[in-house]
Amino acid sequence: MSKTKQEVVTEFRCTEILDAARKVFAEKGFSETTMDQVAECAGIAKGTLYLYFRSKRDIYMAALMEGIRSLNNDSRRKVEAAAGVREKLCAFIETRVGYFEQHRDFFLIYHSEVGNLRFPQASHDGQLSELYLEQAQMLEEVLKKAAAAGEIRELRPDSTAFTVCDMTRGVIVQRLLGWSRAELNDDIQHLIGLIWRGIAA
Amino acid sequence: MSKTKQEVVTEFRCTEILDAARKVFAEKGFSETTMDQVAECAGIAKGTLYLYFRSKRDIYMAALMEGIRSLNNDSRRKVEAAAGVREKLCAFIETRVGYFEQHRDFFLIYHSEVGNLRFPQASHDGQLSELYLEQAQMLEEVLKKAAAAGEIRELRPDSTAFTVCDMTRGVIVQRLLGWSRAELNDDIQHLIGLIWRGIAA
DNA sequence: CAGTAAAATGACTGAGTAGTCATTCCCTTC
DNA sequence: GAAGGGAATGACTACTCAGTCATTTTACTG
Repeated sequence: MSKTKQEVVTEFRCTEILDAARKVFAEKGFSETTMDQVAECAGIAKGTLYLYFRSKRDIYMAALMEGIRSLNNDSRRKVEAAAGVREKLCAFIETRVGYFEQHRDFFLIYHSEVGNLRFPQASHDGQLSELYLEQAQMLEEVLKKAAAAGEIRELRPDSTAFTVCDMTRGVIVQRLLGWSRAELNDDIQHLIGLIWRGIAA
Repeated sequence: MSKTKQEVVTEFRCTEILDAARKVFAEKGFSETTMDQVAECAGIAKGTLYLYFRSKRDIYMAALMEGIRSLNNDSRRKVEAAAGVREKLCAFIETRVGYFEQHRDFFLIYHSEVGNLRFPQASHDGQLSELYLEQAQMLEEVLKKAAAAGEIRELRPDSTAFTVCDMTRGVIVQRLLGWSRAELNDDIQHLIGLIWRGIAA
């Protein structure tokens, strides 16, 4: 059963809108962005936005969550494919840093929203926290097993997992703000070195 | 030359306003907060706000920057007072985590603004980045000297300093969002353990 | 206890914008 | 190529809210 023309067009428009949304929201932030700007960037009229999305916040959240899901999927796949703990940790960090670098617009929205996790403004809010937790829990599992197997030392896997996520995000911020002039790979290796010594047995 | 009554009253009003501002901005975020709410929370009329501050953003930035300055001063004092590298690192982390815990309203504003460092909306903007960098640079100096003295291993002190700041912030976020049920001190010690092994010689 | 000046007030204004909907456009089908 | 229907449009509406300022209140002084 292939897609109807309807569905194809709808999907195309949605993608178009979300891409435009990420671009303008990344530039100005949620409240400083107007729907007219989103529409203009997407090359359609404002009214059309409301044929595909309920509200401004709806678009914003959709752009954000789609990105996170895609990121989490990438991470999970790469982590599962890697062999040992250290390799899994590397895969996790490399995938995420890489993804953020490739999708800077998405990263800016993501990062700004992490700063606002305490201001739940939409019904989507639960889902957002959930997605945010999902990433950390994946890593937490890895750490738990590795600790049980004596491959790393015993520490609180939940807290450690969050910390790794924070550090990863921090690296991108340093790069985006021009605070790091190093090669991407150097930044990644530096970070991994730091973490690995921190958790190694 | 003691202060005139004028100055005392002005200072009192400003403090009152900034305290109220931190409370409401922390709750709702910058754009969802109205000047009427700030005024009500401060127990004064909206017009009065404009006798002491130029604009909404002005109040927000003042509340934020005053907090950061105070935090940076505390940190610097404690770090200078500590003896060895490890002690200085502990002092840095403990002071900051403690300060954030004591001033949650401030922390929420601070944290949300770190997420928006890329959306410069006010003329204050340069000053904000500067204050943000100041904290990291203080730690960077400590790390540089320690590395030169062979007390810790050689690594990029700038990047490491930022990372430590990120991790510290992350601990508070975990606590505020209810993702950590541990005692404050346990969280701090866990973090220090992680970092110290990461950087120790 | 007037008289005056400074401080505080809150009703008002003007700008900006999320979301609507009557109209137009375009594509399909017969 | 006419008719019908769904998609797109953008002028318009209804509302919010930062910032102002004429008026009132308070504090001080002689």
